[in-house]
Amino acid sequence: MPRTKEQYEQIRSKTKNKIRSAGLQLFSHKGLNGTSIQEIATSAGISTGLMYRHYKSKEDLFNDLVNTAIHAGKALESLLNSDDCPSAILKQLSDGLMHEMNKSDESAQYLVLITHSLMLGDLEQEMVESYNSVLFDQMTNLIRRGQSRGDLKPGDPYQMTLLFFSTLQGLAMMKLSLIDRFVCPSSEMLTAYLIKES
Amino acid sequence: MPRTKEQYEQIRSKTKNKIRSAGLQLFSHKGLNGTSIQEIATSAGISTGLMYRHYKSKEDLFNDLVNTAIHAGKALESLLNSDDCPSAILKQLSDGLMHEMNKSDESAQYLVLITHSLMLGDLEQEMVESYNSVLFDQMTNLIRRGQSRGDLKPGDPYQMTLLFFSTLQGLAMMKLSLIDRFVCPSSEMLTAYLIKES
Amino acid sequence: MPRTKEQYEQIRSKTKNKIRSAGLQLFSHKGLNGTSIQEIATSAGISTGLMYRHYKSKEDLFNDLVNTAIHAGKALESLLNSDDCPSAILKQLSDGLMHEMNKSDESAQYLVLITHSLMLGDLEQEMVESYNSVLFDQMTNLIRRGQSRGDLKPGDPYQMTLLFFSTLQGLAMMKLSLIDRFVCPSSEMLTAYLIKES
Amino acid sequence: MPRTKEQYEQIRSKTKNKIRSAGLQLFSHKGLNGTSIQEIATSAGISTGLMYRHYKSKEDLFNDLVNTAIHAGKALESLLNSDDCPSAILKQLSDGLMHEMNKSDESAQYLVLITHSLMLGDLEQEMVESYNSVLFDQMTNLIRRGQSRGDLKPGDPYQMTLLFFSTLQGLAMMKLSLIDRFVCPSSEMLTAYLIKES
DNA sequence: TATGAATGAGTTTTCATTCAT
DNA sequence: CATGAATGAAAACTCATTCAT
Repeated sequence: MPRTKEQYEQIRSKTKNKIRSAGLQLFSHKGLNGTSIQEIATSAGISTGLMYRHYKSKEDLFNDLVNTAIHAGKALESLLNSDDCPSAILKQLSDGLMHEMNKSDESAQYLVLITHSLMLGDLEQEMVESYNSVLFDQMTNLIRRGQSRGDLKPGDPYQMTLLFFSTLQGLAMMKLSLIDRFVCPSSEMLTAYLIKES
Repeated sequence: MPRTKEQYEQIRSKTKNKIRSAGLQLFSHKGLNGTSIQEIATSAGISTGLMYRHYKSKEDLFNDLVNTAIHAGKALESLLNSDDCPSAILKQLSDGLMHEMNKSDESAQYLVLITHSLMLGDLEQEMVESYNSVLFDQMTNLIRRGQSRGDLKPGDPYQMTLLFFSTLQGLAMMKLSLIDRFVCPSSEMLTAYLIKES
Repeated sequence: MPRTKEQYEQIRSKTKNKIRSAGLQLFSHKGLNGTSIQEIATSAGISTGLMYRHYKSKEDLFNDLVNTAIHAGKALESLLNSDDCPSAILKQLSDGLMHEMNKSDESAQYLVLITHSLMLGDLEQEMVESYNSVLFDQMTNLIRRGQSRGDLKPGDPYQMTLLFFSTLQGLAMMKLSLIDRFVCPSSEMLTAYLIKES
Repeated sequence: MPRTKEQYEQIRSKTKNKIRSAGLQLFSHKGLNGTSIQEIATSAGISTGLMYRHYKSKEDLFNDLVNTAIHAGKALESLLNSDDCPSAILKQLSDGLMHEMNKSDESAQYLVLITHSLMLGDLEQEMVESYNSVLFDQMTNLIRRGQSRGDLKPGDPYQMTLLFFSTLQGLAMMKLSLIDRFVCPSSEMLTAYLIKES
């Protein structure tokens, strides 16, 4: 009695998730080159051969994960582009991010993955463009808008954007390396240089 | 007629510096595993064999560089432990760090190297201890002192310490990956959540 | 559909035997350092990479073979420790050994392997202890017992033991280096200094 | 004030002896491939470069030492070819050899060197011919002569020759590997299968 | 779908040899 | 004569990928 299409699909999907999970965990800590297919397969509880039925290469898996990270980042766009008061948006943003960060390692792992990808420099330059140009521009614009409204503190908006994302990346790495010695800062600390105190 | 001991020492030292320089540059960008000995040797303008007359393995070079980074970090200790007013110390610290960061890539590279080492997790756990326990403790104590003097803003001192070092690491990585699109934040932004505005 | 555990086990075992065979042959002639992994792999009809799925290093294979040799040597213990008449035991022993020696190269190769290992000196000192202390002691005791029974010729028993094993090692090497110009001595010659003529 | 020719000659000779000594010691234990030029130089207390002013390659040194060993072996020829009574010659031979063996490690080292050379198989086949054909033949003839005189025990003369040289090689190796746990057998034991007891 | 044996190209590492001083 | 830095080719070892089952 052969399985139905759906059953196969479900098995595939389950396996793929295990691979992605293992890959995310390992890549975020040890990078693309520091992680072997064998490690990923073992960690995912499958054979190396099976890996190649889901991804045509190690880099393919890596890129898939980086893309997921990028897409998650893009989810922030709608928030950044909303017409609400900038300080409220930023508050909501940092609240949300710190909440994510507290919840599980996953968000931090994705963030660190982006870092790895950026530092490698060569491959997938499109993502860098997406990530930077789009997200950075939107954030910079938001800050500029907030400043002209008198909502936000003065200072170079691009500098502020850079500081914000740098801090985020830095926190993600700290979380992964310090493990349980890590504590998330309050979102107020995170935005102290941005939002005026009331 | 052989050269004198001093001449040999000088030759060795010159070569070693070229290796360290190339290693720092490459490791900080591509990590331990992403960098090949061949790349380092080529970048240093020497043969691969010569590498091994200075370091017994690739990891040995990596660890040497990480140790240098740690020791540089320890140079901050005297500043953190001075009896001056905490807010002044922190101001001086962030001024100094941002100045370093602006001057050249080297500081950022060393910082990122530490990150790589921390993320790898396994080797050289002593450094983690040095780096964390000592530096973090001193910073935390400084903040605590500043708060009780009414000098600094309220908030969990350990959280603040973590945020500070996270930001630093994050900025270093951004600097290396964004290259000339990177701009350093002002030291006021860096310490906005710490130092009371006057 | 993957193979069964047993099928895999059989494949592994077959390959391992080919490696061991090639290793024994080459190591016994050219020593640990004189033999390259490439040679072993070629001689075994496999790729170099496959070697490392069975042994984690060249030395690992070498030690495995030496251990086999040692264990084979230990098989003599029961004979040496039997309560039979010492002269009969020694006769049986040298008959057996010369027969082994005549049959194939393998015994000689294992013996020479032990020599190589002993001469290297450093690694696997336990074997030396096993091999020497245990086997030598038992042989010495046997000779002592035979002498007090008036069964064997007089002379320092330890000296006799050493001579016996030295001769064995020497014959093994001669067999391997002279190839078909080698002829085994009769077991009477081998024990002439031990067993009284009747 | 430049040195005289003789002084230079003396220095050269002294250095060469140190090299030969170190080489003999190391090669006999670890073989040609197991010994590095660096080790030899260090052990001889000189630089690697100086090695090459005396020998054009590592093999050159090895062969030089093997040749010395061969020539020393040839010194036995006159003894083997003398017209004396074969049993007396053999007695004198084994007495002499055991005395050499007791005196220092050098003889044993040269003997083991020959073994290494023989086992390598390829290079310097001439020596094998010299060593075997000549020495073995002479020994075999001597034994044959002794047997026909009724001087020596019966048995295949070639077998006896082989046993004699095998034992010698084996003892040399034992001496080098057992170090101070080694004791030389009496020359009577060594020739028990050859010489009739009186 | 799933397995792990097998490959081979690439990486790390070693070391005999050269050479400027 | 003497040194040890430097090279480069060869050896040891790793690992992404393929493939028969």
